Amino acid sequence: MGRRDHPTAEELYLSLREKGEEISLATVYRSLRSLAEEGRVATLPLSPADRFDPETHPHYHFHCLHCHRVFDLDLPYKPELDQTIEALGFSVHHHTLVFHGLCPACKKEV
Amino acid sequence: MGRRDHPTAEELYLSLREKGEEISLATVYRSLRSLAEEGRVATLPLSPADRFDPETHPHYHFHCLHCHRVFDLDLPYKPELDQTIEALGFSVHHHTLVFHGLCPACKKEV
DNA sequence: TTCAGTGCAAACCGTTTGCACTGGG
DNA sequence: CCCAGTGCAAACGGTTTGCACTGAA
Repeated sequence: MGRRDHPTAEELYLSLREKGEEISLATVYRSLRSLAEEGRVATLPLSPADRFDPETHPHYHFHCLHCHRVFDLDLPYKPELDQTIEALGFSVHHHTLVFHGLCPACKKEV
Repeated sequence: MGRRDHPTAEELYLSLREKGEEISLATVYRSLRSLAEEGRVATLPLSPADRFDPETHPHYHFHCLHCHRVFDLDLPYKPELDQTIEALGFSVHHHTLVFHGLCPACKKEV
């Protein structure tokens, strides 16, 4: 819950094991799924593996095409977008805005 | 290329076979991948399966949580968002905005 | 005694790939 | 004759699940 780096299920599993936590990968997946169902973590469906975020207040992300890290963006959430879509006849639950490109570190590298 | 319904690779494969096209699923995947690399189709990385869109001009999508259909949205693309993120030090390739909820048909049903 | 939670391994599913083949140039 | 494109089946990687077990209530 303290992590701000949007780990995948496997990354979470490995870091728990490194800490001496005796947990199986299946339990990590099951726990993440129930936490997501309870709304206590957010799931970011990214390729190749989903990433998890304990910050459930809506916010936007940057996904680096090179290192595959995910960054939280300091860009205000825009609820008015949902209203625009509702006006078209849809019932909007939420929206996801993901920017794809190179993060500052990878940008320098290339 | 004529389709506006964002089929998955498998949906595409099945409809081609129904038309009498003798093609394998592997070839569908390989063709979609090279078309995507050439920029002739766009890939929408959605769960559980990627969807493909011959419309490559940037635009936004609605993903129905109930019937899983994907709709093109008549909402103007906002390139200025990329500039906001570039100002934070990122190099933005593109961004994806997907609304999740119930489409007009499923909204009535429930 | 019960049963929610767990570990393990197998299954699952979308996708990719190795390999042999083939047919057009 | 060559090789880009194909079919087939196996492999792959992320995720889920069946089943037996366990330990707290």
